[in-house]
Amino acid sequence: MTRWLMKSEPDVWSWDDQMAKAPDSEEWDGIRNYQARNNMRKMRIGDRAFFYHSQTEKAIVGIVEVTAESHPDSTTDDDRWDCVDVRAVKAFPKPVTLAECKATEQLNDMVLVNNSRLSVQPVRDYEWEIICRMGGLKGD
DNA sequence: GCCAACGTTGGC
DNA sequence: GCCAACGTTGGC
Repeated sequence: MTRWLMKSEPDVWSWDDQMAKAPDSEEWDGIRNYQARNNMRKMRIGDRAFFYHSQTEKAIVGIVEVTAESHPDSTTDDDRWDCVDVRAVKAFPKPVTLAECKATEQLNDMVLVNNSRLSVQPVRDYEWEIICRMGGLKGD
């Protein structure tokens, strides 16, 4: 299973919105970037991803699970753009902020830290576990 | 609100 | 296929 991180602007689609939907899924639509799309195409059912709030909060706030693999994005007619479906799994007892990630030496290679503009990105297993622990979850 | 970093577009 | 111009994202 591969681990991921997906960014959302809370004004557009927030963790609360995602939780309110659970246990149902929602399309992760609106991605208009090839690298991000290519990462979504690699996602498989059951893969898990951190849900990150960009801009205002800049913190990892929850975990979602992929429930449908890459399919056409229903918000556009442009057939270049795909999306996956995700459902909320659990919230972090304590959100892990970008500042904390930057301050943690073992996370210096995270894509989140080094490429602030990529909105769908892979997370290494050890990074996943460190962040789960920082946020009060036991690597799940 | 500014700006750096990055992606995309289009002229040549 | 290069590169300048432009647009967007997201941290600060």
